[in-house]
Amino acid sequence: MPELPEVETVRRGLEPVLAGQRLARVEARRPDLRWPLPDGFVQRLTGARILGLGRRGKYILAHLDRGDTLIIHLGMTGRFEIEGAAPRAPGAFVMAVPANPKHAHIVFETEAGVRITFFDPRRFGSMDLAETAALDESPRLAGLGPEPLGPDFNAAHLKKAFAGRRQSAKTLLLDQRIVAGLGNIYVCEILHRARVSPLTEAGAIGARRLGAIALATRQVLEEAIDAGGSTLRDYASAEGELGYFQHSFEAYGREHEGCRTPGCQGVIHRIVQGGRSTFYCPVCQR
DNA sequence: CGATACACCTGTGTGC
DNA sequence: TGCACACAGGTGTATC
Repeated sequence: MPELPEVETVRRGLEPVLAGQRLARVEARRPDLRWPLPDGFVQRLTGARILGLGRRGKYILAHLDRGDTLIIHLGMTGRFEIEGAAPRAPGAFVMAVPANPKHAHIVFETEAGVRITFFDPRRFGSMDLAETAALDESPRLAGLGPEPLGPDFNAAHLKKAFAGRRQSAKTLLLDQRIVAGLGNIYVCEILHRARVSPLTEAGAIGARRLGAIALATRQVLEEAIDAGGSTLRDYASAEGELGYFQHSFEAYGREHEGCRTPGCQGVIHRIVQGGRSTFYCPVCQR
């Protein structure tokens, strides 16, 4: 589920309750997430102070004072619940859907008495530890493409990354080695905004349309992050969950509905690419 | 490399 | 109501 905007929203929600805090207690109730927890996971975290929270692609990074960084991936269904934060503290949320306690896999408790629980029914999420000094070389992060909202992501990068590639634009934008953080929903949205067909052979896309894709990527992600940010404000409360927020899409999930591109009379179609649903308008996306 | 299939795991919605 | 099935926002591996 969570793509870059959701991950960034979760990061921002966790930051006020975790940054600067010491972890008084860490409990690994289930070690078998996407990958097994690293050796000494609980020991390496217990007593450590979290210096701050970062993000790389869809990974949340918690930098610790002992030289480790905790690397968190939410998978498809990962979410955090915060309990015991000060009322109305930013980052504390109303529970939208009660989390099933049997999926509470990892529990952190800060010195301040706040409990942060990681729930993940499908267990596609993961937690790992790496040395902060060599973070970029860690197995999880090595090979990730540039941040889509960073300075290295632009038409020139796409031109280089797409050159000679015969796979579809949809497939390559989903490839985290080309750009880090996009998932199925936002790739659909980006290509719709850029008016580029998801079926287009990537290597055949000209500079002008690569520019449109790069621009649409920034716009769509920033708007979604803003929407997540407003969710953070709207749902500030004493207890809550982090992981999902409501957002409206132009293409994703709108099969058979009218295209909303101004002046376009098309209808959104659903096709399958690489085993995953693609939503697009065959009229305005060429 | 490219394209595809499949694997991991659980929940939810739909149609019969 | 029960049951089978399709499908879900991710990503790593194997195979040809």
